[in-house]
Amino acid sequence: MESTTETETKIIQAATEVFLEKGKDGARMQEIAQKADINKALLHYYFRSKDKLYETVFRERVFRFLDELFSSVPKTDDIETVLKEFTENYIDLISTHPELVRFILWEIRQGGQFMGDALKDIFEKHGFTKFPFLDKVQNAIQAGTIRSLDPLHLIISVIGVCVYPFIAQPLLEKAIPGIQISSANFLQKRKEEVFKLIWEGIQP
Amino acid sequence: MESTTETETKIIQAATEVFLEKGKDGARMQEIAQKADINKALLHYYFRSKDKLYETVFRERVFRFLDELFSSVPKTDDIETVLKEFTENYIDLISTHPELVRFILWEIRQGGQFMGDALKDIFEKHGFTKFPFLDKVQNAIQAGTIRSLDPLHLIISVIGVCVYPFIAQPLLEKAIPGIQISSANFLQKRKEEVFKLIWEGIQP
DNA sequence: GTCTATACATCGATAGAC
DNA sequence: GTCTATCGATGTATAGAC
Repeated sequence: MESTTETETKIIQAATEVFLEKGKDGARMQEIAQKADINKALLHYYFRSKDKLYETVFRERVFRFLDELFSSVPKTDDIETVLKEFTENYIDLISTHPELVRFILWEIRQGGQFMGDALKDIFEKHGFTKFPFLDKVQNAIQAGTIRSLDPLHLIISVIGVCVYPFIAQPLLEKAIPGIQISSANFLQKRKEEVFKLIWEGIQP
Repeated sequence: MESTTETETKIIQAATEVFLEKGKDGARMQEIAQKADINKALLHYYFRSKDKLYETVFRERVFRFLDELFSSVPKTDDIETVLKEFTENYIDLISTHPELVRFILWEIRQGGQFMGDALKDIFEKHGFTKFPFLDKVQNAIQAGTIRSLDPLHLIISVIGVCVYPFIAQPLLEKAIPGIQISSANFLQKRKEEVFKLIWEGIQP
């Protein structure tokens, strides 16, 4: 339980902003210092290096995100409810943190070491041994509630249709005039269309 | 029709490698020069600056990719064939250039100026005024071949389920032991599962 | 066109006063 | 803890000989 000083908080806040906007390589310690209203030397006093600072920011931010994400997996076993609520919660969650999605992608691109660690931590915290969905899908198949399919591919697809619009947001908004990924209109419609597509797609 | 010298080709090749691996900010002119077996000065002789070199590499590489992508939209009007062939072609295309997908994401993150331009060029070259899919989906709905739905959301979903596994590849392979996104096994299975999910999901 | 040598800026990081 | 000043490394870019 280490107490976090006020300066430390200011630094983390500023660093988060800059890293999210510019990425690890593009970020400058000078800019972070300015934004935190201190000088560069203090950055190295609190965090030993740029790498350490980045790691701290990433872990803190992404852990909170993943924690929220995995908390949004419904507890019920009714597969229809599970899918409906998860897609809705997931889209809501991502639409609140669109920059974070692209931040994570950035890290993944560079090898994703920290991301792997964060995932492992979250799995442990929630006591998962595998993707929390898998069991419920498998059960539903055996019960005949949904058709026979590969649960892993279904999960990948579900995540994909939810997250892709935000990944490609700047692109979609350029390619498709009039579209506004973050608008309440689009999000509401997206939730409906996504669930309908998935649900109809897995009927027996 | 400017002719490209051998040295220029070597530079572009080396620069492509480095930019794809390290990103624009992470890339070093020194490394590019070494890989091209020349010295840094020549880089600035042929391309005025790092920015220009990056832009050249990006346009050339991404344009070819998009060109291939849009060429893979089937000509037929039979919506089942269109969807089946597009998903298969698209997954094949991406699996051949997984680094490129993440390269594009990188660019998108930073604003996606070049990406917008590339898209515009491709649209013009192919004479598109909008996403080539839209008409075919709309026609199929009116003909009653598929159920009523929002064509735009369907297209986003189709692209999403195809491309997401490659975007999240390093992550998925960490979170799901034993999975190999690039393996022939996974790709074959993915094509089948994706098409089945989509097709069943849009039946009347 | 291609090289060496170097200018010039900026980066991350540290030393040392307070 | 916080500052100023500065180091050493490295980056992009250019000058000038060949």
